[in-house]
Amino acid sequence: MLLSKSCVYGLRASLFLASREQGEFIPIRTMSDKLEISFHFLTKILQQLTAEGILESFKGPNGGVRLTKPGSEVPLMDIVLAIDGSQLLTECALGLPGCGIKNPCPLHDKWAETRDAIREMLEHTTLTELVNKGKAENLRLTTEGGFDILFDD
Amino acid sequence: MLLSKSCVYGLRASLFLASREQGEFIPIRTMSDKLEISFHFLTKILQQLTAEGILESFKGPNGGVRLTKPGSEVPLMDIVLAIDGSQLLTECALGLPGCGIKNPCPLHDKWAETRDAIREMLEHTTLTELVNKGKAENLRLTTEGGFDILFDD
DNA sequence: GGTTATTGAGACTCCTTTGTCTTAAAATAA
DNA sequence: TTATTTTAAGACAAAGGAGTCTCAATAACC
Repeated sequence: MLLSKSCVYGLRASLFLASREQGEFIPIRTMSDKLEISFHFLTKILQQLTAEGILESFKGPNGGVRLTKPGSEVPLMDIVLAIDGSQLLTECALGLPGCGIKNPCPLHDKWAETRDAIREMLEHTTLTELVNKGKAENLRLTTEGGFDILFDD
Repeated sequence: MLLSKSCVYGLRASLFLASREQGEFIPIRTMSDKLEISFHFLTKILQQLTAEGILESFKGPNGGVRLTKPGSEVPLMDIVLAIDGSQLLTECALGLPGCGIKNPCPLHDKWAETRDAIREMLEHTTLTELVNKGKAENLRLTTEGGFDILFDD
């Protein structure tokens, strides 16, 4: 698996937040319901994003979480790094410690190229970009139903 | 993690086999020693490769395992598919079931491109290609030491 | 102040991956 | 036939990821 489940849930939740009014705090319960993710599990994941400064939270009635920056300034990479760390982008494909230009494995060069493609994609894709695409084409963020169901009440 | 540990070990062992005389059976114990992999664990992994027809095995004295085909005809993809399955190349980056052209998620198009780069790399890189590179530049397949230590007795 | 809605923190369970160990089966050689 | 060397198979243990649950802390509203 490329990304951990925590990371995937974190991405889906971040996209959800980016699809809303920016200043608005959204309760985690709302997100866990709409996105079909376990509430407690999602809470733990979003706590990581809050700790990393990607989200900010507010307790009590009308509380919830929100992005600290506009979604257009948040590349997917930020969320991936916050949850899964840099492993994916630094690790040797053959699992050898310290594999790099100085001391490479036979697969290093080819893998470095591929890895850069992944990095580029994650760095150059922003939350807002995906939200706009999702809204325009009514794409899904859940098992069933399009983007529009995220806005039902 | 892109590839499971089992898969990485399977790749290293397959490269080791491809670096030897093709008809020769190599004891798993020899490989586990040289590659610094647990013998019993490696045995289980190579059993999978044997079951998939990538290796063939022979019991008893002078027994061991060997590639069924020349390493030049074995792309890395064969080993990855045998051990990790096709998950990596088919799964949705946002974890949605059945994500595809018909029913995509917002990330589908971009991820499909990146995924194709991984696929290309795995399909077009053969064991022999990496072995030749490893031998020519004395690259490593273990934590320490170059390709040459695989041929010490 | 008391009640309610919310996040925060941590203990706990469950499942998968990773790794170890034991025994059986097969092949060879003496 | 018996001992030795090897893979095959499966039980078992350890570690980490995934998911659940409970209780505390904070903020709003009555």
